[in-house]
Amino acid sequence: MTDLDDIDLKILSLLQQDASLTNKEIAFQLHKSVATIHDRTRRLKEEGYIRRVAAILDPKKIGKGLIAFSHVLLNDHTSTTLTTFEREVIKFPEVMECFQMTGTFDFLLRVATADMEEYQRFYRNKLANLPNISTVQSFFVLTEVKSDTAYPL
Amino acid sequence: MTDLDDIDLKILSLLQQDASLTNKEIAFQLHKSVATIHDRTRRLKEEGYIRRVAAILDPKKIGKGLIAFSHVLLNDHTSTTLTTFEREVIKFPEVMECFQMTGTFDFLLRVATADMEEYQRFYRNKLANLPNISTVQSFFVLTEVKSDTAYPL
DNA sequence: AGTGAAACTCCTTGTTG
DNA sequence: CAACAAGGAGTTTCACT
Repeated sequence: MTDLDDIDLKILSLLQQDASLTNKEIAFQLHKSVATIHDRTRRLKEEGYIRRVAAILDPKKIGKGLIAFSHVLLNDHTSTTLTTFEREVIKFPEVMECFQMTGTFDFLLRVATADMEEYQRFYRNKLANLPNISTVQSFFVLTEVKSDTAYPL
Repeated sequence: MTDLDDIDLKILSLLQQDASLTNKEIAFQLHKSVATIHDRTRRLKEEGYIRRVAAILDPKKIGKGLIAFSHVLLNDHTSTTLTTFEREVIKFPEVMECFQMTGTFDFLLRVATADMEEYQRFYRNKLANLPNISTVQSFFVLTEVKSDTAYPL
């Protein structure tokens, strides 16, 4: 599965935490040359280990202080119903993440809005209008205890 | 709340999608000078709009193919119980995110593991051993329909 | 705030061992 | 994989508007 050695993992680990590190700084920390770090990071991007580099914003500061996790259940599970839902739901900019799930509901959505009023508008005018929605159960974030994008390595 | 003008929002929007864009490229797109973009991005970081810049990895390629969302309910909700849980749960590297929630459970966890066996180990040896855990309900990701870190702007 | 220019650093490539 | 060199590119600062 993974043909990553210890150096690769350490590079990924550092870049997950802070992708603005220069090759020079990484080379210094790992006791390797800049050329080595350069070669390896290029390979890690080319081979898809690194999907992208993103600026992570503070939701409250940019006026998206209400994060909701919504459980969506569909009426049926035909291929058409599922793909139609998926194709439409990813178009909503409020939906940051959408996962098909095992268990008692079909999809889990992470929805970012300014406040409850905006969430209600999203729910009534967008989400609930999609075809074949059976139920939507929404849970809201009170406080962020831990918020990381880094996988354990 | 936000004293961000149109240029700031466009810069944030671009950097959310791809933080490896150079100031030159952003300057060209927004018809501004490189120095202007440089000043504004520095300010956006200093003032906390940009929390950090992160490499987003492919979970499957790095051997963390099983993502679970776990609903945790505690026995009581005294200040001590809550803070003890929070202080301990953030120490687990498998827990990428932890939110205190409104509604029928107390915390929502995003847990990244290699497979069901590793999740079971995490659950039995780590999560379930924390004090005052009442119930844990786990939901597993079948497929990633949308996976973004960008907020709507 | 925004700009152009200068100085500096880093990236990138190639060569060599 | 490391060391080195060299040109191009990007960043950073500053005086001026």
